[in-house]
This record gives sequence, structure tokens and C-alpha cells, in this order.
Amino acid sequence: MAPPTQLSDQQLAFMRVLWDRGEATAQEVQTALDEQGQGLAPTTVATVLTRLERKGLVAHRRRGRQFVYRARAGEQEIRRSMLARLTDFFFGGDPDALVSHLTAGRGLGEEDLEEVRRLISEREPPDHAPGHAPDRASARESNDEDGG
Amino acid sequence: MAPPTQLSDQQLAFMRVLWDRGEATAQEVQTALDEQGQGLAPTTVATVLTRLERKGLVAHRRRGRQFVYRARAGEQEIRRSMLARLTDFFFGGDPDALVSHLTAGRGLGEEDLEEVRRLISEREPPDHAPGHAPDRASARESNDEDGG
DNA sequence: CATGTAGTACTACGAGCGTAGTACTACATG
DNA sequence: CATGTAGTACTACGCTCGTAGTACTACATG
Repeated sequence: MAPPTQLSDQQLAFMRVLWDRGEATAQEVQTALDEQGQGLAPTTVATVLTRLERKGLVAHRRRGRQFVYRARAGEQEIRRSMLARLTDFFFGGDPDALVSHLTAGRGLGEEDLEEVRRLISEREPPDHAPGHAPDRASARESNDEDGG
Repeated sequence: MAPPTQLSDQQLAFMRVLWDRGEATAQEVQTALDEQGQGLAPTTVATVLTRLERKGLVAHRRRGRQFVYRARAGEQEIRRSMLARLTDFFFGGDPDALVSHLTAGRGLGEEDLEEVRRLISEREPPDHAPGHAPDRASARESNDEDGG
């Protein structure tokens, strides 16, 4: 599972609506996006949803003549794989850089940084492969949180 | 500045080569990618480089009949904007989730998590807009690290 | 059953990507 | 200058994306 989940901003926006609502008809998705400044034609929304479905990211069931869509891929899952791609690429083998990156510009001082760095570094297993993303991040953790 | 820097894996791989070497001819890039299992035809490499150049991400100068390419966009810059897109989308307004994500699967215990969370949360400015990415992350930090 | 309407399915079209072939250029060599 | 060769420029093709129009279907209504 967990295909080369490389989603565009728009696709993510669609997924977000479904994640937030659990379920949504094409119309509801359209309305939701509309409120975010994404004015799309109804057919466009349908097209995108169909494509997402073809990729296995969403599924639908009928309700009357409407399709009710739901996300098949969880937010955590997508998030994980998308971020894993980048972190593996940019910080593969160098968790230090990742910490620095995250804290840069957030006003964290050197001490804080040091703390965070320590916390992560000392646990980070050295099974990195700085190159194209391996799927080490996609298969072994089912213990995502999001709730606490 | 900082265009909607949304690079594919391959484009990143190309950039990586240039970042690592400072400069490289198309041939050198090809060789480098070849060693990473990316067997590409010379013309393919040239095409990709040309396209990257058109996007302003790389530049070239002549050396004899060859083109010597160099990255115009720094690794930090690209990294920042690419990660900003995702973090803004997934964690916009919720630094907690970001911390959780980063530490999930790394074996960090709840205490550690708490610590990291505290460090970031207490500094995180509330200027988030959980929606499409604002460019709050792209303009104001020049203090990236990468060196230590 | 005829008509309107909501909603999905199919088709389209331009842009960018991944990939690469062919054409052209410039230099080494005789 | 003719030829070979390395290297870039142009062209191409299939795919996905963003966007949406048109066609078809099914249901409410008279």
C-alpha cells in the first residue's frame, strides 16, 4: 500500500475537505472549496474526485443520485508519506538538519534547539539512505497520533 | 522570488547533484544519477536541465562546447519552500501535530514528546491560516543553517 | 408520458513531466 | 575541406493535472 503519494495542492485541498467532514458529496466539496477561494465548476470538482478515486485515495457510495465521497487514505498516512519523501530527501541521514530547519525562524533559541536536537538525534536509527526515498517510513509505523 | 517551488523527485535529484558538486556538466549529472540507479539517456538529462533552467532553478555557462550547470536556487531555499507547503497545509495552526508527526515512530516517549511540544508551542506565533499556504515561511528567514 | 433539473460520465485542451529520438553545431583529425 | 564525434537544440509522445463543456441519466412534477 501507500502508493507514491505525491499530491498537488488542489488534491490535498480536496482530501482535506473529506478528512474534515468524513463524507461529502461533490456539491459539498465544491461549496467548501468555494469558501476557501477555490471557485471551481461542478464538473471540475467531479473530475478531480473521479481521478482521486482512480488513484484509490477516495471512494464513493451512492445516495440517491448523488455520490457521497469519503477519503480512503487517512490524513496521517498521506502526511507521513509526503513528509517522508521530503525529509528523506533533504534530511536523510541528518536529523540534525531537520530539527534546525523546523525551528529556524520560529524564534527558538540555541538552547531550545539543542534540546530538540538531542531528543530526536539520540533515538534516530541510522538506517537512512540519502537518495531517492525508500519506503522505510511508510510501512512500519501504524502508531500515528493526531489525537494525542 | 521563491516561485511555487514544487519539484518532482527527479528534479530534486538533479538539483541535489548540482548542490553537492557546485557545478556539473550534463554528462556529470548523468553519471551521478546513473550511480543512483537513474539510468537516463544523455538527451533526457539535457532536457531536464533545460527545463530547470527555464524555471530559473539552474543556470549554465559555457565551457568549450559543454554547458556547465549550477544551481541558482539554494538547497535551503527549496527545502524551506517545499516543506513550508506541507507543514502549512498539514500543521497550519497546529504545531502540536507537527511535533507528534516528527517524533512518531522514532521511539520517543511521551515525556520527550511533551518537551519538544513545549519548546515549539510556546514560541509558535499564531499567524497561521489553515488553508492554502501563505508565504509566511518563505520571506523572513535567512538564517538557515546547513553548516552546523 | 413530457419537461425541467440535478448530477454523473465522457471528452477536451493546454501545460508540465518523464523520456528520448533526430537534427544541427562545433571541434579534433587527417 | 571531409569525416567522426561530442554535445546542445528541437521535436515528440504518452501521462497527469487543472479546468470545464457537453452528453446522458434519473428523479420530481404536472
